[in-house]
Amino acid sequence: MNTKKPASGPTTLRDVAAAVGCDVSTVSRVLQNKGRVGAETRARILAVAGELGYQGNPVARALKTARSSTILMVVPQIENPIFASAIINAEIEARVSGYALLVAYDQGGAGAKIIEDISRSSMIEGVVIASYDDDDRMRQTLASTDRPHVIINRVLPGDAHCIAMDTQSAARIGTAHLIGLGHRRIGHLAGRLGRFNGESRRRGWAEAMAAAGLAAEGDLVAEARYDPDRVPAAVDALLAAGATAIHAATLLTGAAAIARLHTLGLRVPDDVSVVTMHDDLLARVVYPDVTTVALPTEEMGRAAVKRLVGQIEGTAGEGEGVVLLAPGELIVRGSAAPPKS
Amino acid sequence: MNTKKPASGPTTLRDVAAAVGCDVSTVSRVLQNKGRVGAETRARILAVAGELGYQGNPVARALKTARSSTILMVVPQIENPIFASAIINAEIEARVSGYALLVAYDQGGAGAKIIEDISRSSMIEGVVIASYDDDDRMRQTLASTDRPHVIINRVLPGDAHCIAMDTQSAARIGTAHLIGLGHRRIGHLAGRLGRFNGESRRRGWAEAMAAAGLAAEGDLVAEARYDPDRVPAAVDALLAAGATAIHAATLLTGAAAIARLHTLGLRVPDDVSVVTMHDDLLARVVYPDVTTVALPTEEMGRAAVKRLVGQIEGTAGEGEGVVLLAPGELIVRGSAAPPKS
DNA sequence: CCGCCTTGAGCAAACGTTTGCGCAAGCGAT
DNA sequence: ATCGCTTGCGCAAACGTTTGCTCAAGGCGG
Repeated sequence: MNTKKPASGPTTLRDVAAAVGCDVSTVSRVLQNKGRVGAETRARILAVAGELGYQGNPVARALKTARSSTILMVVPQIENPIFASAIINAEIEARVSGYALLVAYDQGGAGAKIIEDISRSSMIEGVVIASYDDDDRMRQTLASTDRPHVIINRVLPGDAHCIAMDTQSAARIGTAHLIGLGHRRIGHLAGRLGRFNGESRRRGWAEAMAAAGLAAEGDLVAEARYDPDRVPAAVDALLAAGATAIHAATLLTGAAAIARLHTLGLRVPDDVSVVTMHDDLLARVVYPDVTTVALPTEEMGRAAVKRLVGQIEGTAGEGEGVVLLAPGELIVRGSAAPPKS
Repeated sequence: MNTKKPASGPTTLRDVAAAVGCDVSTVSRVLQNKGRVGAETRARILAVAGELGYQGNPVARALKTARSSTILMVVPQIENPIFASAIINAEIEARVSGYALLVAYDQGGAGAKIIEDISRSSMIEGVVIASYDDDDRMRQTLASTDRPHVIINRVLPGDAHCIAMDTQSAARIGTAHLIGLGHRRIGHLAGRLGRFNGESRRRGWAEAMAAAGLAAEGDLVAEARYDPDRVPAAVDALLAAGATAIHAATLLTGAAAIARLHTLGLRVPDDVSVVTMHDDLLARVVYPDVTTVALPTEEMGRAAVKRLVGQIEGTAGEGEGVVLLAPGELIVRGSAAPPKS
C-alpha cells in the first residue's frame, strides 16, 4: 500500500505513524530501540520508515534532548600544518563518535568572541581550543556556561583539560641526535621565547646540551618566531656564534634555515647540519630532505575530541587534567651529518 | 528589581517575559526587530534581556524557522595547502554572513556518505564540495533533497554551481614566463592527466607552447599526480627529453622537482629553471625560492560560500553556473632564469 | 458623535521530537 | 475465577521559538 503524504517537505515521524497506523511515540521508540514494542509492529514500522525514506529531524531531536552532537574547534592559522593535521583527525574522531565538527578560524586573540558568536547561531556541546590566548574574556566565556572544553597544544596551570605534545622531549631527541653525530656547538633556532611552545622546545634543546656537558649559551639561541622572514638573520647569528649544527623548533623554519645556508654558499649537511621537529610532506620536498622528530599531531586531534566527548557524555574519558603526548621517532634523512672538522 | 528565575538552565524567552510582565511573543518581536512594539515596552524588554543575559536558543529557532544557519564543507586531503586556505576563507565568509561552517574530511570517494551521515546529526542548509567524485551516489545525494550546493576546484558539465580557479591561464602565464626567458624546451610536470585539474594545467602549458610556436610533444609531459614520490622519475624523464626548464602543475611537486635537480647535481636556476603555480609559505622556504603564479585560493573559498549563501537565501548571488577565478600575478623569485647555452 | 483605521500586545498554534504515564489485554499463579 | 504482573502501545506534555490572529484602546475624519 502506497500511503505517501501529499509531499510537504521531508518525511516526518508523523508521516510514518500515519502510514503504519500507530502513534508517533511508537515509531520514535522503535527507531531508537528504546522501550518495548511488539516484534510485528516494529517490523512494519521499520519497513514503512525505510520505504518513506524517513531521516529524522536533527534539530527537533536536539531541541528535545538538549544535545546537538556538535562540537567546535577553534584554530589559529590553519595554514600551520600542525593544525591541519590535528583538524583532520579531530573531525574523523568526532564523526565516528557521532559528532559533527564546526571549525572557526581565530585570526588573532578573538577566540572568546568567536565562541560566543557561534554559540549564538549553533548549539555546541563543547569546544576544542587550539588558539588559547590566556585572556580574561576567554576564561570568562568558558566559565560562564561551564561548557566542556579542552585546550590543545598548550598546557595551562590549574585543572583545565589540556592535551599537548611533548615537544620538550622531541627537542631533546633531535638535539641529542646532533650531539651523537659529534656536534658540539649546536644552535637553537627558537620559536617564540617566553611562550609555552617556544620555551618547551628551548628547554628540550638545553637539556640535551646539558646532559652532554655542552654549553647552552645565550648566543646559541636565536628567535625566529615561526616566521620564515626572521630566519635568515637568526641563522646568521647562530653561525656567528660558531654553530656547526642547527636545531630548529619548527619544520618550516628549519626548511627556511636550510635555504639560508644554501644562499650563504654552505652545504647541508656537509658544512652545517639541520634537525627539526614535526614531519610533513614539506620535509621531503626540500633539499636535502630533512631529518626530524615526528610529532603526534594526528594523535593530538584525536585525543582532544576523545577527551571532549568523554566530558560531554560523562564517561570519565581516559585521564584527567593535562596529558603530554609522547613524540614520535627520530626520522633520519639527509640534513644532518657529522661535523666537517 | 531582581526577578531571576530559580536557575534552571540558560535564560529563556519565557524568563524574560515573566520578568518584564509581558508575553513571550512580544519579547520575541523586539529581539528580532519585527512587528510593532511600543517604545517603552521595547526598552524595558531590552534592558531585562540584557540583565538576564538572554542568549536565545539556536536550536529552537532553527526548528521553528527551518533554518539552521549551518553549512558544510567537504574537503579531500586537508593537508593540501590549497584547501587549507580555501577553508579559512570559507569560514570567515560564512561567519560574517551569519553561518557556521561544519567541515568534513573525505578520505576518498566517500563524500556522499559523509554528507548523508552529517545530515543525520546536524541540519545543514547547504554544502560546499571540494572533493567531488563524480559518482552516482553523490549526484543522487545532492539531487534527492535538492540541497543547495556549490562545487569548487572543478567545473562540471550541466547547470551545477561550480567555482574553480583558472589554472589553465595560470599555467599559460607561468609557461610564457619561461618562454620569455628564452627557454625552448619546457617540460610539464603534470598532475593527474585525464582529470579536470591535471588537464587544464596541461592545456595551459600546451597553449603557451603553441603560441610561441614551440613543440609540446608528449615526451615533454611527465605525470607526477601531486605525489612527491613520483617526482624524481618524472623529472628525470623530462631532462632526458631535453628540457631546460620545468613547469610544475603544483607548488609541492615543483619544490620536489627542485630537490631532485639538486640531487642530480644540477643548479637551479642556472642549469634548469622551475616555475610552479600557487603561492604559499612553502615557496619561500626552499632554495631557491620559487617563481610561481599565485592562485586565488582564498577567493575560491570566499566565493563558494558567498554563492552558496546566495542560493540558500534566494538572493540571486552574483552570477550563475560556472565561474572561473582569474589567477593572480606571476611572482618572480629565484627559481627561473634564462637558459645556460 | 460615530465608525474606521492604526497601534500595541496577548493567545495559541505550530515546528518534530522524546518520554513519563496510563491503560487495556494477556497470562501465570493462587 | 480472581489477582497481579508483564507487555504493547497510545496520550499528551514538554523543549524554546516564531508568527498569524484576535482584540482592546486610542486617534481621526466625516
